[in-house]
Amino acid sequence: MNVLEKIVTSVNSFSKSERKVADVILANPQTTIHSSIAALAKMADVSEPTVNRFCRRLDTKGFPDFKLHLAQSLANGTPYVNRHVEEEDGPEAYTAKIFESTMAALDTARQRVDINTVNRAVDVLTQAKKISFFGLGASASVAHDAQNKFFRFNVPVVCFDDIVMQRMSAINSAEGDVVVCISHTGRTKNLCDIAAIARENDATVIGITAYDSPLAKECTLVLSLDVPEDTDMYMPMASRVAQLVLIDILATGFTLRRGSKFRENLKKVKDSLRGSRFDKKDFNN
Amino acid sequence: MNVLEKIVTSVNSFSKSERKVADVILANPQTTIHSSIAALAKMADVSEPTVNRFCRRLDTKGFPDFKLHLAQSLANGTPYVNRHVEEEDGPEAYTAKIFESTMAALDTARQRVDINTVNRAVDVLTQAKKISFFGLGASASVAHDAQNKFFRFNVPVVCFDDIVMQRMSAINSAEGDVVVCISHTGRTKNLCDIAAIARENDATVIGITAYDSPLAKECTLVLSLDVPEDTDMYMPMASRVAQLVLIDILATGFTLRRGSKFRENLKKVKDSLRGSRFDKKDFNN
DNA sequence: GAATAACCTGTAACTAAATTACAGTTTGCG
DNA sequence: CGCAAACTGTAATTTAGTTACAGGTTATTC
Repeated sequence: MNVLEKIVTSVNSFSKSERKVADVILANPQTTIHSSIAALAKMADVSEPTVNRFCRRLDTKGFPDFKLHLAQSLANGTPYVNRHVEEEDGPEAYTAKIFESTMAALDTARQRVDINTVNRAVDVLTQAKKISFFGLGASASVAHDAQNKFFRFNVPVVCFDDIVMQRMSAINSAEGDVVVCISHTGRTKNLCDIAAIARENDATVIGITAYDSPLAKECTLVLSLDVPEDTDMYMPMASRVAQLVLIDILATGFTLRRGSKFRENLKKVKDSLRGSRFDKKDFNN
Repeated sequence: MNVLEKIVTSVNSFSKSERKVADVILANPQTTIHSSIAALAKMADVSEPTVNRFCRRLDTKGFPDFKLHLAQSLANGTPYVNRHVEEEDGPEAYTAKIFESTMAALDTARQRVDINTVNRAVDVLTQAKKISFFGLGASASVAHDAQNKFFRFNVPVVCFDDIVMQRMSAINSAEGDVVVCISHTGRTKNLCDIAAIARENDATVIGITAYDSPLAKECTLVLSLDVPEDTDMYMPMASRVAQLVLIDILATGFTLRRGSKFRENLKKVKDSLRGSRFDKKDFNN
């Protein structure tokens, strides 16, 4: 784990002054690596030894060593970590935090996603007679988005966010059909039922859901993301973005598998929108 | 250019002793970053000032600064950049590329979003009598998602992805109502009409769209993201993710503005889902 | 509710590390 | 061969970081 993440995960074990130090570092990581211990202490309004103790708590040998680690964290791709939004955050702070934690979530998703399963899912999708996307609540909009993408491929696609329709659709499914069930928790009862019904009717069920969940158990193939969700806000945020990116990946895999001629089709679909749009150049009139 | 590369390219301009230092560093870069100038000088069999001079020759402020740069070079990180998917990419490659370019897009969005406008949008939203989210095509699912979020706030929210319904809804809008129009290009004619109609009926219109677009001209407030879109695939990808994150930000700003009591409500909404879900622990039975 | 213990935090002394100044040495060129 | 320029090391100096200790705070127990 990199130092920045470590700071974030262990904020709770910090003392008052140590937290001040943590805040300053998280706010200006780039400045920190070019500051002396005295400068940093002043910024955080604590004494120098406190900064030193802070460094040791993070399993570094001292301040210089800490800076080294910090420098590596910053160099190592993103300085983005999952920072929670606080009560007293202003617009600037919460905007930055949400962007950053979303990016951090994507980063972990990227590391955890199983490429083999992605590849198999693409296999299955390219050979599907019909593709159905099902999601409920927040995942409904992901399903909706997936439909929008796969629809362009000129494949029969359906998408329902209504349990009754989903159920009917699942019952009507047959061999060669692919059902994609989307649920962050994987514990939505109705969706588990749908997955089970689809399987009974010989459809291939792909789950975009938590690995070790009831829904996962009902699926032929499980695409798990396991991103940390910010629970403070009681709203699904990062998970949903990660799901969307996964949809993008599946769609991309799909088009690549179909070859370059196929991509001409996509261009046609896009061009077909032109009539409904203002021209790019002279919309000012 | 990173320091390691710099050392390699400029070996020729080094003096005899400096080259000794370069050799030692290139041979054990990891050791170097954890050594003192004295240790390194001994390893290279030169004096300490020589090492120091070596560091300065590489445009660093001194030995400690040099170690920082070296540490960053060593951190095996690929910064996130917008890498296009290629024809011959395997699953591993395109998965990584899509994750990375999405993250890169979020990073630019983060830098370009105007905090003041965000804040004003939050202002407007918190005071809204009714909030409407309108989007077409790919942006429809973003609107859908926004509805899912704002619905939890116990505010009247509607969301339509149907032009006729949007039109009717816009005509019925009144002062105090807020209409959020979502469109990446901002050139979808129908949506521009909707925005105009809503404005004529005294609603406040927030546009999540390109800055200098026809739609933007019809809006009271424009939230622009300007992310680079991967046009190769002929599908909206990054733009949509950025829009979603922006929705997250607005929703977060909304809840923060409403205070902590309000957040209890959100918890209630979330808890209300419990009945429809399998228990977290014992779903195995 | 008071006493004690554990723990945080800062001041000041100390140590280590890096830098500068300077002087000796080498190298290159006329 | 001699002079100048550049390189390198020694020693002094400065700077930065660490340790030791003491005062103060908070938690805990009787």
